[in-house]
Amino acid sequence: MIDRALERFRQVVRARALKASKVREAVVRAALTLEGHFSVDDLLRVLHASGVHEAHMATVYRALPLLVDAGLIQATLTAQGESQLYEVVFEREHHDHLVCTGCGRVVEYQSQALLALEREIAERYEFELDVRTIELHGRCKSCRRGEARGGRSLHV
Amino acid sequence: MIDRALERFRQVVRARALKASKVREAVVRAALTLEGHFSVDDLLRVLHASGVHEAHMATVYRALPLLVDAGLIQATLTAQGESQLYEVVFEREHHDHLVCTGCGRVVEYQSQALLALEREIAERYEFELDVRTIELHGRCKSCRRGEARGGRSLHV
DNA sequence: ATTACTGCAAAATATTTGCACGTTG
DNA sequence: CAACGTGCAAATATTTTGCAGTAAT
Repeated sequence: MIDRALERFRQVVRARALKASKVREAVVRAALTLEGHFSVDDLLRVLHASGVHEAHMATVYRALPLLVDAGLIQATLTAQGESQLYEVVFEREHHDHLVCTGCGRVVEYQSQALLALEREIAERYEFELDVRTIELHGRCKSCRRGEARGGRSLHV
Repeated sequence: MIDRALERFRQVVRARALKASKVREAVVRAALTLEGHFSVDDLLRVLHASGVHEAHMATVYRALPLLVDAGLIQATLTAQGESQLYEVVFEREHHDHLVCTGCGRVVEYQSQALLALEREIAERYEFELDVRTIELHGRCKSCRRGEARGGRSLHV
């Protein structure tokens, strides 16, 4: 799997007349092993843990857009504060997120109907979809119980 | 309209045992006059232009979450870099965004079917929806024309 | 009187950039 | 050898916070 990803990555690198680089491919390898949502910092930790001690923050920041363009990872949960999170999308099932505004819990779900609808909308406006950021925000069941105490009070 | 918004805002303020404040209400008034997407800086400029010269950046940053909780504005286009953008949602039609990854153009669209589907999904996971961030990213027609020249090349 | 609100400046954070050197094609 | 990649540190930019004084309840 990582081999196919690396191959695809190299295609993009070549297509742009860039050069191969060990550190950058180590970033690809490290990213592809990650399971859930990860930050640049998480990725850096994995790199260091796997012996690539040279890997520097700036290098990771510079490499990530390439991984995104190669369709290996995708920025997600962009509405969360702090730092940008990513997740692997290469050869994984597409899913969207439901985020609880109370406890921050993130539920992943899949909906073929939603996917179809998105495509239809994109088509209507003559867009060629490439990233779908569908983030629904709301309060989960357990967070709603404590609501009377004067937390956020108005709902759509 | 602004009166209804202010009334709603005051409800939230009261509900939290906070105090009324002129500057904060000026922020509400200024925000409600804005048409499209705006940043904190935009809002600040409007405030200054309308004579509220005291209004300070920190005050605006502190006020915005209240406007959000009151359902007057909503953070949007969270995947764009730079600074957080907002838009007025109070008594306006709901819409979502289609963002071109090439030129940054943003198209707004409405889809009842999408809305219904979102609600259905939220219900399935027992979430009470409160903000819907549906941001579709792709390349618009005119940006796709220049594609062969080696820009982003892979699509989903 | 008590507690919140404000402006200011400083702090904290995340990401980007310039530069000198190493590596690749 | 020409161009790209890297580490490092410094720079940017945005948002947050502590503080001292002001305003609201």
